[in-house]
Amino acid sequence: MFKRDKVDTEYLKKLGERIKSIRKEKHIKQVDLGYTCDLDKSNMNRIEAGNTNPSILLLKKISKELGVNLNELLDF
Amino acid sequence: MFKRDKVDTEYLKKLGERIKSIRKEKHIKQVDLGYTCDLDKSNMNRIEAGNTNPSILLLKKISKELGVNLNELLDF
DNA sequence: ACAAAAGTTGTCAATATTGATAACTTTTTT
DNA sequence: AAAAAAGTTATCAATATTGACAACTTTTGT
Repeated sequence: MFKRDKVDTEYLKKLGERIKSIRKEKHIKQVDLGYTCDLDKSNMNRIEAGNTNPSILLLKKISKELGVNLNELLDF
Repeated sequence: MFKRDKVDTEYLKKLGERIKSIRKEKHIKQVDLGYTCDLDKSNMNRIEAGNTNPSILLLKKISKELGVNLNELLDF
């Protein structure tokens, strides 16, 4: 994998933390959020860990399942 | 390529149109926006045409180069 | 402390995006 | 109308994400 720069790496990390935090607030299990987003649990975990650079459609689906606006997930 | 459903297809199309519209407002050439985003012009075109599902980091870069907030690009 | 549940990490194949180049079409300029 | 510039589309290789599965670790509940 191409080495991402620090700014991007930290952005993905924060994004993942945001997803995880909202998911926990709503008492949803990681595996279940993955399931409703057609995402394997290993990949769901990778996204929350900030180890992958998800597509906009996937993030849109995640925000929908979490019941928040996309910008709540992204704008920080 | 996996066939995307109608909602997603139209979302990507609108996203592309938004990018293109803002780019034109700022009198930036497609090839130049691609260049500043480290994106080949063919791919820049694909994104504006809605033929691809771009990553969040790429969209972040595009919004930065266009001088708009990410949510201006995404939230509609 | 033990068991069960949830989360994390690793690997390999499948799929999609992106890089790079080239040819073609549309728009703009002279 | 012709030339130049900008945009579009096609193709193939390279790279990254995601699917699927398995093993391991941490957290939770009893």
